[in-house]
Amino acid sequence: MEKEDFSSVRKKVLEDRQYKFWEIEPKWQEYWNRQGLFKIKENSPKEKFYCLVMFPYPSGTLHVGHARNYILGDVVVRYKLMKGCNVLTPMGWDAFGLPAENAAIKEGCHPADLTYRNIAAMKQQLLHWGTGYDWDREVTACDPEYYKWTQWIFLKLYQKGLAYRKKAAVNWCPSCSTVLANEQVVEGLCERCDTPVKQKDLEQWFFKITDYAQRLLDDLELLEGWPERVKVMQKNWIGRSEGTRIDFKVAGPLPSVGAGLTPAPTLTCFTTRPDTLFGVTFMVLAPEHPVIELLVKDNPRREEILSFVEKARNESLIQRSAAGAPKEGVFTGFYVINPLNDERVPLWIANYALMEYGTGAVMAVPAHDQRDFDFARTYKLPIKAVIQPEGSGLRPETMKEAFTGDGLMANSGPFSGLSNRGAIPKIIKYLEEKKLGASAVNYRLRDWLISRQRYWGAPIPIIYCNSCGIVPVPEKDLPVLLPHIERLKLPTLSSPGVVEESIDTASPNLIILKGLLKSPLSEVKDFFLTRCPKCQGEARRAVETMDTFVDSSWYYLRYLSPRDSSKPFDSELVNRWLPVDQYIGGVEHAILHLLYSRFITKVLYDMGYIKFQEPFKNLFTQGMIIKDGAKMSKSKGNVVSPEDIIKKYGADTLRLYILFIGPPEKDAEWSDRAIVGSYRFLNRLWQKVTEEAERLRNLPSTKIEPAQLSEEARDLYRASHLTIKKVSEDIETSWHFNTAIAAVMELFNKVEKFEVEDVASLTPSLPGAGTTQIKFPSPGERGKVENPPSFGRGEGDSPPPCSPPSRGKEFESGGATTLQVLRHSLESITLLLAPFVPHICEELWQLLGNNTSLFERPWPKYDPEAIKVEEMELVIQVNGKVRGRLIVPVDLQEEEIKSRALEDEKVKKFLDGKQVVNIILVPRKLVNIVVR
RNA sequence: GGGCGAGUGGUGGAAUGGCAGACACGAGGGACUUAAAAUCCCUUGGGUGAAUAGCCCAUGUGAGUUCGAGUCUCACCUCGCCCA
Repeated sequence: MEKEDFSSVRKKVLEDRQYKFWEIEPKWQEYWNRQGLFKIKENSPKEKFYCLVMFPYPSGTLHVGHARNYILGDVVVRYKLMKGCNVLTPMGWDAFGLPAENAAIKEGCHPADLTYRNIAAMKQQLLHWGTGYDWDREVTACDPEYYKWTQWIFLKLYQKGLAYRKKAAVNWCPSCSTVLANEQVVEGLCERCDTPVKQKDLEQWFFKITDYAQRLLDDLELLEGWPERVKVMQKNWIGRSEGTRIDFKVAGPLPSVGAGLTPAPTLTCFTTRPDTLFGVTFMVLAPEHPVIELLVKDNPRREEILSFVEKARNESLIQRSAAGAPKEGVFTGFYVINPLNDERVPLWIANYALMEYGTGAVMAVPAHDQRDFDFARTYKLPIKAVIQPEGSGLRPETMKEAFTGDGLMANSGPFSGLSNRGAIPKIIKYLEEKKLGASAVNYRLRDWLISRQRYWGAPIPIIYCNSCGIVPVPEKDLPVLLPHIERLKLPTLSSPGVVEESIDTASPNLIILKGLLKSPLSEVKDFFLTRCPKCQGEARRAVETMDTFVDSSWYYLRYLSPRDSSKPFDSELVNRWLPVDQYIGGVEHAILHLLYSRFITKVLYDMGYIKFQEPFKNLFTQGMIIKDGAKMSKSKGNVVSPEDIIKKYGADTLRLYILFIGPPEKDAEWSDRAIVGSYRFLNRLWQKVTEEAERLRNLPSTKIEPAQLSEEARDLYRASHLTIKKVSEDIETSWHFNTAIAAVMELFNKVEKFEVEDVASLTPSLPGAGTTQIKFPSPGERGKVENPPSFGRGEGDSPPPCSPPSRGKEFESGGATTLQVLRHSLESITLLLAPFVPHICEELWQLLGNNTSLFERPWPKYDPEAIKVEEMELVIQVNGKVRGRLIVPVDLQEEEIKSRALEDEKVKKFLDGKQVVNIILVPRKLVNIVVR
């Protein structure tokens, strides 16, 4: 043969063995789809498993950080399928929200266009990753068929008195030009855009989540399948503290506008330290406190007070509450009476008092509270020590900081001399008897502010009628549709504060956002002008939309009956399938989304719609993927696109690398370079299986007897079973897929070293072996193997019933047994990797002669017999340092092991001239000889 | 300031209180190639050795418990998150 001819034939053979992921992956994705692999089986006796990944916000494209979330979910889904579960795996879109609206304004298009475009693109991404969902159940939060029921939820809460409107000091983000829930303000900044949040008094809609504070706290105990830190975060957020409510009367009547006097108001404080009540030397009010309005009437200091209030309220909350921040305040000119000793103390307004916590009025005890102390020093207010630490006397004039520890009470009237802890119940009892206060529980949790002054959300289904007041939209009139508009536009930047013409008359569907306190919907007359459902009189609709967290607080219920136009969810189905068996998402939702969902679930439970009180039984929060030291984001420009990786290496490589990168609950640093390792591994596996497939496919399936195997074969067979054990345990107990994959790699490294060519020498006890040889198939034969397999609906049980023993006679020998071990290893590897890299595994599974989908196969079990060993290696230590090794039969007596250890040549020299004081034997591990 | 988590080779990371560094990336050397890529083989924590013989040192720092500590306890340092 000419040299040139040879190399071209060789090249062709190699080419045909190529790992063609670009052909394999779409083929299997289509196959799973056609087979309905990810559809639930109705009336199946199989155990149900609801696996839910947090539905994405359609921001445009998903990066590898998102991919981690969905791939983790997919691993669970596929593993559970192989474990024989009836798996529900839905997907949808958290499609309402500010970013889409802002992007639409920027691009001059409609948020819906943008959103649906993004959804289409992201859906393609998910399909390419091979992540399996039942797409028939897809829900989209901005679809009227969905938000109709979000509005229904609102109405139910309204019915129960859990949705209400009030005027309140609320968080206002000037950049997003909307109000924000407390949960969306992070360190005084808007969660979305990091703009400092300001306080505004506005009429807003709230959900009364505080009514559920105690239950949300108590039921955390039930959530055994949640990460501890998420529960701690929720606990902190709810922030229960036990203390005392104490009433302070403002001294003297207040001047009133016009004739007469207004009776002096009472100010209620909440404190966790009633034992310090005798140390109160002044009181401070939060700048937002409603009583201030009353106090400034006819007040000579009015100007000074109001300008301070204005200034303080424009400070960010983080600034105001930071421990070391400057404490500022203004005297109101009024005094309050300490109910315990009738002392008159001055009433101040201070920046560090927050309306957010307690009652917004703080009894200030500078001697025993650091912030009160700082304030007192700044304004030269008196300090009175009433708790004395053991052994030393506090003197206010020399104190450098507040004393917050325990001690004995002093200057405290009848309570002096008692321990402060012991005095607390006595003081509470005294206050209760005099009706001046009571023990009380305070929660940090505030009611959930749900109205948003933006367009792209579900309109609040409420009508304001001049004669009937607030009227809920009747259920039959749902959904309240968002009015159609062409596009949104911001006011020109040159005149940010100026209110523009409300409607561009030339184009009535163009909405101009004023950047002020009005919703875009207040510009659309067709929308808000309506009739009152009660009296048919003229009325106006609420022009706010709902926080998108309302949309996502119930979507897991909708997945069970996504197309049902008669009700939001099917109670019977929901009760059968929920709670969610496994919820997977980012830890950034530890508070917001998860708390709201728990709240809504409890409300629906109370109303009898569902029979479970917690929506998510098990929660897994995956770590972020970090690139260049930062979380991936468009703005940082460090986004890694999964598409680029798939183009180059395929989806299975992407999946394998993401799973291999580290334990999934921890953050992981992305490396563009390291990914080739995953690709190389899949390639090697592919090469090995295609190389061996021909002679493995038609092997008869007889049970492998470890005792009859050659040593090498037995080692490999044992390693396979140990790997099955290890991978199963890693998946079941810890989700440490990285170590599971490493274990499979180790096994495969062994398989590659395992030689079967010279069969006879491996199985000397069995004559007649040795006829097996590696046969390289011609390209033509190879083609047959790679043809798409026919997918018979076999029972999925081993062995494949229809494998014709065409060459069977040759294999009924020791060689065949050895080959069976090889096949067992390769099949095990294929099955164990299936949840991680499903496409290549399906293909390899077919190449190995199977004709049903892998996912109809049961997850492999290890054979305890196969992993048994006759000999083991023990480490010999002297004083804890490894000095030698010992190979002994597993059942060797303790005494014999010890004496053999002492006999060991290497060990002996460390015992020379020393006295053996103890020998510790750890079964199957080591012997430690302690010498002196 | 409080609570929780983390700190291990050049890198990502492994190690029910029992051989520290599995598995992988990178690097170095070699094979194949006209050459490169790809692939394959070998080496790879540091020190000292001719040595893949030994020995010594090494899991943020310092103590402690233990026959034995990356792992448990205490203190400290650094980073991350949550709450102030």
